[in-house]
Amino acid sequence: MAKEITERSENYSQWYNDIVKKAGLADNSAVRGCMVIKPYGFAIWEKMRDQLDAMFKETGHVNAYFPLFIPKSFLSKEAQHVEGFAKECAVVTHHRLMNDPQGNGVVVDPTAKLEEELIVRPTSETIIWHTYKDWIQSYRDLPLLINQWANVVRWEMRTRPFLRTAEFLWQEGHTAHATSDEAMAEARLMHDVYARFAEEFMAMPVIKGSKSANERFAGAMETYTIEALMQDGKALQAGTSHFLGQNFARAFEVTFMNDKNEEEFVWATSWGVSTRLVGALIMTHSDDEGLVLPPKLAPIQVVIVPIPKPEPEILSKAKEIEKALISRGISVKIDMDDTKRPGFKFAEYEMKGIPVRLGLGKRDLENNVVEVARRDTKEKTSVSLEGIENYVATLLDDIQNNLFNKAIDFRANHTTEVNDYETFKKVLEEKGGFISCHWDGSTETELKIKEETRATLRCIPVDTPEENGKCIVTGAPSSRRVIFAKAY
RNA sequence: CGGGGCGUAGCGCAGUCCGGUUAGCGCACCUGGUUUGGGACCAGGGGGUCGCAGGUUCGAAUCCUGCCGCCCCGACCA
Repeated sequence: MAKEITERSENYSQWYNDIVKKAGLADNSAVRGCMVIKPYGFAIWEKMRDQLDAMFKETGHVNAYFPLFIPKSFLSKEAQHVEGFAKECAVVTHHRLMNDPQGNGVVVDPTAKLEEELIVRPTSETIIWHTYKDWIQSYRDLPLLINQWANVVRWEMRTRPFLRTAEFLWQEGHTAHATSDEAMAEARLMHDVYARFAEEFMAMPVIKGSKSANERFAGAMETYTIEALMQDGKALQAGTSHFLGQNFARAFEVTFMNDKNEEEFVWATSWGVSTRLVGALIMTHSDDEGLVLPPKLAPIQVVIVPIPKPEPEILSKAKEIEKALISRGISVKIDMDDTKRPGFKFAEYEMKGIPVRLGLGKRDLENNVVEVARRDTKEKTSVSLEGIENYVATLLDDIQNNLFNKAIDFRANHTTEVNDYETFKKVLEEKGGFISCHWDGSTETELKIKEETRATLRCIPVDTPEENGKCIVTGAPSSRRVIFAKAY
């Protein structure tokens, strides 16, 4: 599968857009760059959201909600933040409409101009730190571990469904700590949470690493990232966790009294993942037949298709099976539609990526079996109805593991160690994927590579062993390999 | 903002070069019948400001001018 997609990577966008559309995940909207997330696409996001939310709570976080609008002046307070951000933003300038005196519908009421413009949040650090100032006085108020689920707007020039949209849904955690060490530990903890979520639930292997100074979040001292590899050989940044040092605390004057009665600035982190993960999920597992969903995130894990139609006898058996599956915590849909033929339904559920399909007809009833079809391998087997719930439960686990292993293999086959710049360029052009190489640590070299090859420094992996080598460009000494790739 | 492509029924498209019946095809939709274990078939039917505006012409989906919108590749991007 992966091979075929790589071979026609020029049409990769087409393939991706088709799946988004045909699986019923999202539509373009009337507003350029914004998408309508359809019920099925949103159901996948909800599964992700619920799981992540549970993981955040397990690690001691609580949810809150902060305003959509940010006074423009807030964005001027943190110099680096302003430098790296604040450009592609939607700005609210007026607060009232009026009937057009010329009779052309409604127009902006010029008398309703805001004294200070409001920015539709591209991220919420500033308004949250403005609020935290009032919430934090003592070390006893710390740590403050808050997350919010929200929408943000970034006026991107070029958009793609889920991967980059002008408005997107995400969560952003913003925490405050008494010490640098504690904040750093928090940033690393959430980095781990994201990596665990990606691998265990999305079945998507990720490289955990830190960003170079150049790629770091504006205002952060350290940015941790999880980088995934898509089937067309391009990298996707799937989540980030930032150690913000005391930058935002200084900008918003957030201080606390420590246990020695000394005033200090608090230490901060922020971390987020977005609906981009839905795009990552699509691009990691899908094939020519459509979407492939890992069972742990599939809104419907098993669909029962009565063959040829939902007749009473078949239906009552289907309901028995449904009950047995539900008892094992498996989500099931019985297809009650009697206007479509089985073949049509098979194709449709494959397009939608439903992990397991049970085909149930008279022939099966006579033999007390059911036809089990798995989406990942397209294999079909006739299975006894005796203990079917256990069979399916095991199968769902198998599928989850198989998808992860396939993705691991793909990544292994598309990760190349190179030791000179010529090979680097050649591999990038002919094969794509992750390129592991030595780099001298300078922004200058990083930018040179980006300019000449369009590959970016994805991350400096945290788990790789030290290894002495020479920078592929300058020949300067390097103590560990880093990951370059073309990226989304 | 550059480079390329496209705009014709709900969706996907042909027709445009070379102007000429009543603008066509597939899917979907409606009616009837036969079907039903991998996207059914037959018959009948409904649905169109040919992106918008202007021009040329006896006559424009087709030629000319201007505008608008969408898609892809870049620039941009946590």
